[in-house]
Amino acid sequence: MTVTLADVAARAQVSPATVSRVLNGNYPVASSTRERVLRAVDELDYVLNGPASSLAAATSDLVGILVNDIADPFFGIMAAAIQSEIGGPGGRAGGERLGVVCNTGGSPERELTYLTLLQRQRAAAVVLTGGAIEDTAHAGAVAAKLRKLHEAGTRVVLCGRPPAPEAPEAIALTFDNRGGGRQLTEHLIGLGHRRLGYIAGPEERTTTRHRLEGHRAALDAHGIEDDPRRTVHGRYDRRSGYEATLELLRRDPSLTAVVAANDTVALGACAALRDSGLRIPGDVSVAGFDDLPFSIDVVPALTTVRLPLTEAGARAGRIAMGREEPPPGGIATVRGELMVRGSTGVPRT
Amino acid sequence: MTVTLADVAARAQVSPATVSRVLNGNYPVASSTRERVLRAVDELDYVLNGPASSLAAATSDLVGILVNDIADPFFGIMAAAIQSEIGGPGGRAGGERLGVVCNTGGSPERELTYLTLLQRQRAAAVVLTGGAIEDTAHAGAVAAKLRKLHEAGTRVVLCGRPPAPEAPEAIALTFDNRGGGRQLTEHLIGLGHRRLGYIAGPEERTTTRHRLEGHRAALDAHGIEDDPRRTVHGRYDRRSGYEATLELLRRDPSLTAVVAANDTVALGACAALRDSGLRIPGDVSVAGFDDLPFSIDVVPALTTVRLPLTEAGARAGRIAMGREEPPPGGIATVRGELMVRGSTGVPRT
DNA sequence: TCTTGCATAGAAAGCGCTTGCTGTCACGTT
DNA sequence: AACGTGACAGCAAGCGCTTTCTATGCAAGA
Repeated sequence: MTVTLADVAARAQVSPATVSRVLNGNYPVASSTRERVLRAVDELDYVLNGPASSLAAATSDLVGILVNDIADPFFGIMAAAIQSEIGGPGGRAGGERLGVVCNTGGSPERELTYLTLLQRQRAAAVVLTGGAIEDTAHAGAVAAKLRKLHEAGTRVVLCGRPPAPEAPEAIALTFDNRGGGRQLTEHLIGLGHRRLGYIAGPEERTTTRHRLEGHRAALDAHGIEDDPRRTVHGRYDRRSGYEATLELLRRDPSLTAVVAANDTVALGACAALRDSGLRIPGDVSVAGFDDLPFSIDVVPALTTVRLPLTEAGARAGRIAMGREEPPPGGIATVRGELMVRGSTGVPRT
Repeated sequence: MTVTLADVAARAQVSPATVSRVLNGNYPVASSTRERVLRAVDELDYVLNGPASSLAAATSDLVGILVNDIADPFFGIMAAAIQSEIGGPGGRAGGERLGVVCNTGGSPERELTYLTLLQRQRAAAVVLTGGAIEDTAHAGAVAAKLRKLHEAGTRVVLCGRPPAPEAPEAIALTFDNRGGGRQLTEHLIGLGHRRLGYIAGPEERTTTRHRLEGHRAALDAHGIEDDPRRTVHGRYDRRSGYEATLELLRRDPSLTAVVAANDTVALGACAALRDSGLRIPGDVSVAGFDDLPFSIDVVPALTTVRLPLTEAGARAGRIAMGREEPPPGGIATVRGELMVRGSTGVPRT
């Protein structure tokens, strides 16, 4: 059988209550007693029963981190930052929480199921990362869940995700995707580009929509007509960028620039351009978004919008742990920074 | 207050026992009763109390996935694959498990603490990914924990990690890092290279050691002296690859090839070479390891050893869930495949 | 008609911990 | 000398579920 609190108590010649208090350190215990208890814990190699503890205390040390795609560094980096602040092992004393990363794969159902699972576990906090899905029914369902979680005492934080009007309790750290998208396109327009292709992410995603809106706002501000044929939607992966670029090129071979939904997509775009015999940026400029670590290393280095993923994640983690004040109004906008590098240049003449 | 089983029972006019049985579906319940119960569950918006359930049933639906660095796609890809098989939401019926990814950051203490945390939660299974740390004391401590976990009924699987002799219960899916490393270096030797630099990962890591051993075996097999000055150790990141390459170049400017510990490091190596005015592969060939998604997109595309991360992860996940037979002897070796691409060529004359 | 047996439902005993409340003892106060 | 007053420690009542064991009802077999 496994060792229980009672066993430790017996060995240390104290009551179970005292052992519990030593372990939780939330009640005065004479140091001699404490020592005796700790020795017994050690000798018996006792490990607290988490479920029992959670049940009795009506709290748990689980913190859920929902990501759309754990294999994507965009989420990996944020998750790492969040987890580092969750404390978990190595964190500051006491708050030993288990930061658990849940991979929704971008599926609404999985997102909901994970939320239920976390609710079931009475999670201490939940952090949702990345763009939300723009489906009224689903958004409503998620908002309802978030509200329930909040009511049950779970702290809810959105990181890199727009605020949910129906769940105002959720603290939101939102990326300024619109502003970033606009900056990027204005940079290209400033270089002289007039025929820009845009590879958008999956439809029905807030991130996709906002970045695209920024792009269009820039075009509009400069009196450039937004030909819908110059926009293609796809997934947030390299393959999709490759195919979308070929498609854009087919539709309009005179393009001088391609703006991608993110860096990974931009990578695919670069590959497609090269395979089509076009030089970057000599023939076509390429821009990405996010500034993932590899973006500076590709050749030519990618012009992109740097999002402070680590900083935002860390902040979200701290807020989730109640170690930092939420922003006023529960909403903060995190801006990106335009990184001009080698993949963009003046258009060919 | 939150809704409890008893509330549902009252509403459905049955006993709590019956509700529990309906929910778990492990006992015959008349279909009319079942329906009544399910309706009540729905109407009350009841969510099972996980801790209570785990306590009573002495089992939990948590599955731990330990990774060294969640921000590194190497681990992200494996974690995604494992989680997809854990079932979690979207998985096959019934087994709704919570696959939790724990980021150790490569720290031995955190690894141990996470294992304790998972033990505390009475995890259903634990999957450890990536290379182990070669410290006798730590390895022993981990092995002891794994044995304890196993005794407590937790399934233990190692994925991309060498078997632990002290914890033979743990199923191991090991990458053939040695063989891959050897293949890679033999490829370069075959091209005519004789002065190869090697950027190894952190010391005291099995992955590092095995890849390096493969490299040396290849050198040895071809009668090439292994000058220790041609090997530099560093972290598994781009920066480290950049610096190590400059160091290698300083030590021996006549190098014609650089073999990196992994693709990310290789990326940094490429950058350093370019910044030093050297062409790839014209002046210096570069090879990586892992074949991460971006490796085919960098210019020139990286010669590397492809590791079937997704397949291995999926298999580990299935084994952890008891849905696939463990390999005979509890150990399986997963081979890599040499991918020859543009970053390697004949040495300059 | 009286068992037997099966299918189903309920009663109740925990699972291992936390915590409010109740002592107990040793001091410092009046 | 009687009496607060802290500082500790223990009792015992749950926390919300699972599961064993025990009814109960009813159809079928003897």
